Amino acid sequence: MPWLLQTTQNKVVTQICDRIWLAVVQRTLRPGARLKEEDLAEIFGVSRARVRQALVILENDGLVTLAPNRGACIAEPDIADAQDAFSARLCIEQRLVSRMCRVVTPEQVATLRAHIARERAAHDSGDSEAMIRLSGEFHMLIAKLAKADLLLKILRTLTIRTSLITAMYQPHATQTCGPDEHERILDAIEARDERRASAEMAHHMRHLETSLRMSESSTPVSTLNKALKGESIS
Amino acid sequence: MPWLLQTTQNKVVTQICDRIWLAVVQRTLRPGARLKEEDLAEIFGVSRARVRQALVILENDGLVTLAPNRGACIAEPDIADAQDAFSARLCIEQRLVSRMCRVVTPEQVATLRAHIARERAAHDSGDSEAMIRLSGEFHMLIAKLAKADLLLKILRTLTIRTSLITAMYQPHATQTCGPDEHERILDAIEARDERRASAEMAHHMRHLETSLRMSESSTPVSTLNKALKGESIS
DNA sequence: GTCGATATTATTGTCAACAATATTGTCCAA
DNA sequence: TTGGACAATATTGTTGACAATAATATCGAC
Repeated sequence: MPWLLQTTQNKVVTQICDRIWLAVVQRTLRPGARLKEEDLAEIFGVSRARVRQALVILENDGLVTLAPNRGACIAEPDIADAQDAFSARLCIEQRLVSRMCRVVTPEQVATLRAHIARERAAHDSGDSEAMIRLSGEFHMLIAKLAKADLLLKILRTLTIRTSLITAMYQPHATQTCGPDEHERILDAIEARDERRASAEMAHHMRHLETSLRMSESSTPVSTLNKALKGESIS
Repeated sequence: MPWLLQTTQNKVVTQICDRIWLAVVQRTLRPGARLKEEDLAEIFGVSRARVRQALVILENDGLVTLAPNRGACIAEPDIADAQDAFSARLCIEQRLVSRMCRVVTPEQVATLRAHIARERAAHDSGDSEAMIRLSGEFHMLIAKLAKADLLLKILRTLTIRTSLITAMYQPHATQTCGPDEHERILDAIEARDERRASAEMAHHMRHLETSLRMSESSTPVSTLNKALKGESIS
């Protein structure tokens, strides 16, 4: 039951967004895949208008691209987009952990530790979908506990972007960074050491980003325009 | 011709968003004002469906609140919201000016100076609407020139929020901070001095925020729930 | 056989009517 | 007179049909 995509919108629309996002994370929906409104409407048992609303929201979040009169596709962020997304996330998250260092309570630390335990369980059992999802939720949980609503809202969309990127550029999802780095961030927060927390977060983001770039060449050729660009038939 | 609200959506919808935002900035639409779909549809000469799309976008941007079955109102950010918004903006904008220091060209400096000149003209002629608008556009122009698309997108929605807050909490719009601070930021950028640019930006944001808090008591009592809270009739 | 124009199909964009819900006003009883 | 229940109204939410547009297929000319 992912609570990642909670907009202020209608509940049904939110669920549609969630389902689509989930499908992307678990690689059922590949980047570049077309999303026909009527199909989605039938699948979810709703009217096309609802689907359309969901697509508008998802476009705003960067998960789908929406071309006029041409419909919706799962977005295909390139390496530059990935860098932008991680850069923006770092910017937001450093501020968040700094704030968290100042306001954190023991109960909140416990909550976060429990979350990391769940991450570890998913990691050990090799559930890549849960790993990506829980990893994103850890960061948003910090924002939530820091009571930074606006930053949470921003972080939510950024996390959707990076989730897509992760699902796209980590071929086998084997090497998702484990919960260790999260633990180190949390340790710094618990020690109320802003500098260290900020540094650990920077390290974490850099790790995520570079681990992607390394596998850039081995990105699954899911999309035609990317895969077949410049291919000339002899 | 405000280009503030350029979503990837339909052009007509974008225009509707723009007009509503403009009306808020020039205080024609007060916070808390109800936005009846049918009225808007008639005013703009479009169907209700279009209006609805615009409202969804504006809600996402924090300019209107959208309650189920109860319609849309111009949002009423409180002081905490204002702090959040300025805090988030500072976070983003410090990163932006730092980046700008590294990549700026003389032509870009000239572009920014020209913009400041326009701000000064508006300031001198006392055009408060143009001042609020141009002031916001200065910051986004930096993002645009820095080629930071994602940060620009985020900054856009944050600027909409702070514009609303400014229009709401500066009673007579007399004391909007002039273009001087923008000029100092630009000077630092031109000198490629990241530290100073970042500090000037922080100063700028703090100035904006405190100038609002000072006039908090004199905020126009536009909304009932805020104005009449705890008032018991004898 | 290939290229270009045209016809066909499929898909999205738009709209207006209808249903569901909340708000307001009215009436009656205590 | 006041309070609550009920009816009337106003407004939003939803749907399905229709129009506009882009993608595809067909056909003819070279």
